[in-house]
Amino acid sequence: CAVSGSLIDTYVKCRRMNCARLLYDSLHDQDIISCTALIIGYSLDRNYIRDAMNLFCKINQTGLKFDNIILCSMLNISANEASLDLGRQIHARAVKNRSKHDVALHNALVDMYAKSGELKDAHLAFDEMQIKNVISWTSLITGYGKHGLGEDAVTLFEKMENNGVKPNDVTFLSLICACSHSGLTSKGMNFLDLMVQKYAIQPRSEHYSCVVDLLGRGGFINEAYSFVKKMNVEPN
RNA sequence: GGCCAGAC
Repeated sequence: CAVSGSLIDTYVKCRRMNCARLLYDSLHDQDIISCTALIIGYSLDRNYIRDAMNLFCKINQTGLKFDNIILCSMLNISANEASLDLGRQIHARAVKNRSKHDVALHNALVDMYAKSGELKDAHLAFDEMQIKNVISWTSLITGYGKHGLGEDAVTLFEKMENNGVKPNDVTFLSLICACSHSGLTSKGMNFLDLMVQKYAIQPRSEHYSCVVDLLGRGGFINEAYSFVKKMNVEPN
């Protein structure tokens, strides 16, 4: 019922996976919601990925219908494990669910393909989306950055702005990291500026780390050093 | 009562 479901969710959020599972196993109505909460909990810890898979297979055998949220959580597991085969299987299920308008699910698809290095498929999933949000754009930018395609990340970011979508702190973090990995030092610095000046986003320590990385990799060690000294957050 | 993006 809803009470045990939310109790499972509470255990999961406190990372008490054993308690969560014990409670789940004791339920007679193991519904899709408590199952999803468990799977999400498992997915947060690499040591529990097998448990997530096993639970998913078990549910699959009972013939219980998968909804978009559980598919979404399985896509995240596929993405983080770079398990493309599983990802494609989940994708097929999602298509069967007629979930064209589910933004979160499609974002998870874009993310899964992007993290797996299947940037063509990621872009395809992205283009197919009827409604996109800042997460859709950021996921793809991150994917390009992660695979050393900084120029593509920058191009996509510009397209994002031209489409009137407002980037956020995560978008800039991904973008600056993308520049860092592709040696686009001055572009990266310009983006930091753009973030602060145009979008009034205050850099967090993650942004600073990224910028130090950007300068360091670009060979600007002294600049990196003076940058650290000027930062208005605690260095870490 | 359960879902999506952040480098090293």
